[in-house]
Amino acid sequence: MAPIVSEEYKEKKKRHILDSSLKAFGEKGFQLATIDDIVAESGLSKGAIYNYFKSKEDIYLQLMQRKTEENIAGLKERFRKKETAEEKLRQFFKNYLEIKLSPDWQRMIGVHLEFWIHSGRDEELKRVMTARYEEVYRTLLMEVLQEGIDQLEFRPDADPAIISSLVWGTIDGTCLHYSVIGNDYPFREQMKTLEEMVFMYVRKGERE
Amino acid sequence: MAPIVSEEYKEKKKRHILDSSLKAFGEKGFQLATIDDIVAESGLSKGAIYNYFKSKEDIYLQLMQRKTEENIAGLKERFRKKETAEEKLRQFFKNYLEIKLSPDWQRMIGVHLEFWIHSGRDEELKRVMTARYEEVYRTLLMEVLQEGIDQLEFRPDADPAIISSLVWGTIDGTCLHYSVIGNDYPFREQMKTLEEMVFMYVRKGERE
Amino acid sequence: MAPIVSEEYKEKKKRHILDSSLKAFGEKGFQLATIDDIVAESGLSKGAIYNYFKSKEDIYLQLMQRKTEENIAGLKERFRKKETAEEKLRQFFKNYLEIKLSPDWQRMIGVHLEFWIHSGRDEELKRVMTARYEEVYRTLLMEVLQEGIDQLEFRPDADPAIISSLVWGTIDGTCLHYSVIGNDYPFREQMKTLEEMVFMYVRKGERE
Amino acid sequence: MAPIVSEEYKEKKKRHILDSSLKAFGEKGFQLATIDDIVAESGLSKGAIYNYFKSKEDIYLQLMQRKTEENIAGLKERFRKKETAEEKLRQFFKNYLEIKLSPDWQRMIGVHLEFWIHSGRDEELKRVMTARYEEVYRTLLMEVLQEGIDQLEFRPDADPAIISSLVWGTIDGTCLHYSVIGNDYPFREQMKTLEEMVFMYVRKGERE
DNA sequence: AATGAATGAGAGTTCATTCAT
DNA sequence: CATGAATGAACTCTCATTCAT
Repeated sequence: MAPIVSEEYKEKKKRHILDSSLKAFGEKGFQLATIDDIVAESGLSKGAIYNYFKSKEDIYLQLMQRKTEENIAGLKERFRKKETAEEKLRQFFKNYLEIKLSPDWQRMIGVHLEFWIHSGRDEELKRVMTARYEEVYRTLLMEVLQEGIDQLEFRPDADPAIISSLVWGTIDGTCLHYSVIGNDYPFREQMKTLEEMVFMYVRKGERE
Repeated sequence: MAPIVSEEYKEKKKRHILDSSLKAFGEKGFQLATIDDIVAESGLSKGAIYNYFKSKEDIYLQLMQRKTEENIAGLKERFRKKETAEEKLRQFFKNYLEIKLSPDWQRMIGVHLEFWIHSGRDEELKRVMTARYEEVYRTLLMEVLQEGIDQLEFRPDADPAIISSLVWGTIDGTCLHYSVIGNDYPFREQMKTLEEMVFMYVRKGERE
Repeated sequence: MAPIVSEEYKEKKKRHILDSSLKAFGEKGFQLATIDDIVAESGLSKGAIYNYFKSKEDIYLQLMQRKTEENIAGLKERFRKKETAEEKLRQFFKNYLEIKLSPDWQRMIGVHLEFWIHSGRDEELKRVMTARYEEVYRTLLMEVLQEGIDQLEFRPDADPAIISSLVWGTIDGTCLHYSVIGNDYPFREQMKTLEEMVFMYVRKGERE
Repeated sequence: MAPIVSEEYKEKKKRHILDSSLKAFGEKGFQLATIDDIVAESGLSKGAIYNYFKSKEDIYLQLMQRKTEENIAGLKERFRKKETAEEKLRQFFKNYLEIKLSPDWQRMIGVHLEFWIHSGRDEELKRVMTARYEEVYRTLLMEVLQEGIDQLEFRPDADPAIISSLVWGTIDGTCLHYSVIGNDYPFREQMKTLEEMVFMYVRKGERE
């Protein structure tokens, strides 16, 4: 017998639940947001939600996973079109300059960072998150930096591992501050300055 | 009528409860840590804790306040002894290089950052935290940078506001990553690199 | 989407909880009766009770409101059928003579009076209760007395306001004593005597 | 060795604690008033209070007992000076007319009535209270009424038992309403009317 | 006698999850 | 598949009472 509802239908529902959950989590944080908040936000019933996810934690996990995947896919997509390491690195910072700094985004950042801290307290989750960070995020930037060094665009004694780690740290820290302070925070100026600093650092300390 | 226990006794008790709470919060996070966890950690009774603090939230607030104050006092103390802006800035980074990267410190960082995010969701708290960040943390660094510019140690077109904000962002982001990843994370190397980058940036882009 | 249970079902549940609560409150008083007592009495779970009422106080309030409404409706219904003021007044006292003096009723009276005192300590509640007393209870009796005066059944210099207030006071006081003393208390004889006294008083002091 | 503090001292302290407790109970009711409220009201320490009373319930009991005894003593004292039954009965009502209707008195009434209801729920207490009511309060009035009948002041077929019970009921009910409603309640007019009614009833229904 | 910090049983309430309909 | 009433463990907080000082 054919399934009563199509896979697309189910996928759409899941996505809807995840979107609603993100709003709820953004408003109050994961712990304080209740299933009833998600019910209210989504317009679905409690039972419906539990048909698609096995627990509140499961929603959280899947939500974070998807956002991370979208994020990574976006980054990779943008890198693909560029030729040189410099172009790629410029594109990297450009992404952050182009982010629409809406309250929604601000809240989403809060959820992300909260999840990141949360995962530090759960061995299993920590392993997954650390691995992903190492394999995907840091590697992505490292490869660009290494490419720059190999192509003699960047100075040979720069350490791609540390620089990429530092850049990711700065980005997360900047997002963290923005997520608390909001529009009074000089998010873009800071990203611009970070870009300058990094380029100055990798290009033998030459002025831009 | 003279009090039966001294103020020092009460202060010691409060500190003991706060220390125990920090452990409990570090282990599970603020929401998941229960009063019973604090009871177990501290060896006191539930009632005793409520004799000193009016709620779990109150413990959290006072804990964060104290840690922040200690932090600020420590920073200021260290700056006081130094003469030039460069020396002060070097001292600033040195502090972070000298931190003992224990599991305890790692957990404390988690609690701190969690609180920072938490405060972004509460208007009142957000105001307090943002004000403190602006007035204390950022100003501290800005003044050193401005001093360096005025003394012609640093280049005149550097923006102290943005640089200090960026540095704090980087530090918080680095701490965030460390708090999740732990000892595999190149915390010190990164701090060293940050120092290099910043000096290179403020000193007309000269190589170190 | 149609609700899974009917409104009647929910109404029945609410009534069941209120009935169980009345028993629990009657047994120990509002403060001393616990939610667990209501749980035990009702056979429901704690959560179920909180699905229908938002707090213990809410149960108390709704319970008292309903009982009052039933009470008033009953009084009005009985008055409606009678023609003369004397008949109405006789009917009024008859009601109290016909009450089944069960332990249940005795307990209910205790809860009622406790609530009445309770409301004197809460400004908001006091306003509501005083208003209801004035507008409903006292007015009901006053109108009958005024009617009797207008129809020359009762002496013209009787003060309906004071008499009705006095009668209600006597009834509540008698109920109060009965609720404590129980079956040894001459509830009916007293009501009979009150009736005699009142009629003697309003009918120019003639003997019955 | 002589006791360190005199009996008078201890008696004074006890009285002070009872007075403070009455205020606390009047404000919030017995259950809701805490030992800390009594501490705050009395200016004594917790330990001091427990030196004089063995529990909160004990304070309540002794408080009510004293107030009752004062009450009875006052009534008897006033009766003693009067000659005829009519004079005594007039004096009885006069007492209530002369009460100073202060907020304090209003609150005290609340405590008294609350205690009365409370005692209905405790077999031991109920026995004591019922006995006292029968032996003292009701008997006091009954004796006056019987005296009036014997002296041919009142009609011979009046039932002293029922009348006295009814009068006490009316007084308690009137006090109950006053304790909730306060100064808008026609306490004195009602007492006056009660007096009229009773005299009319016992004097063969003659108009005053 | 007096103090008030300490105790801990027990209160009201919440909410993730289940399951009969 | 959808519904939302029902569940009950677990939470935070209170407060009468004790007892070392």
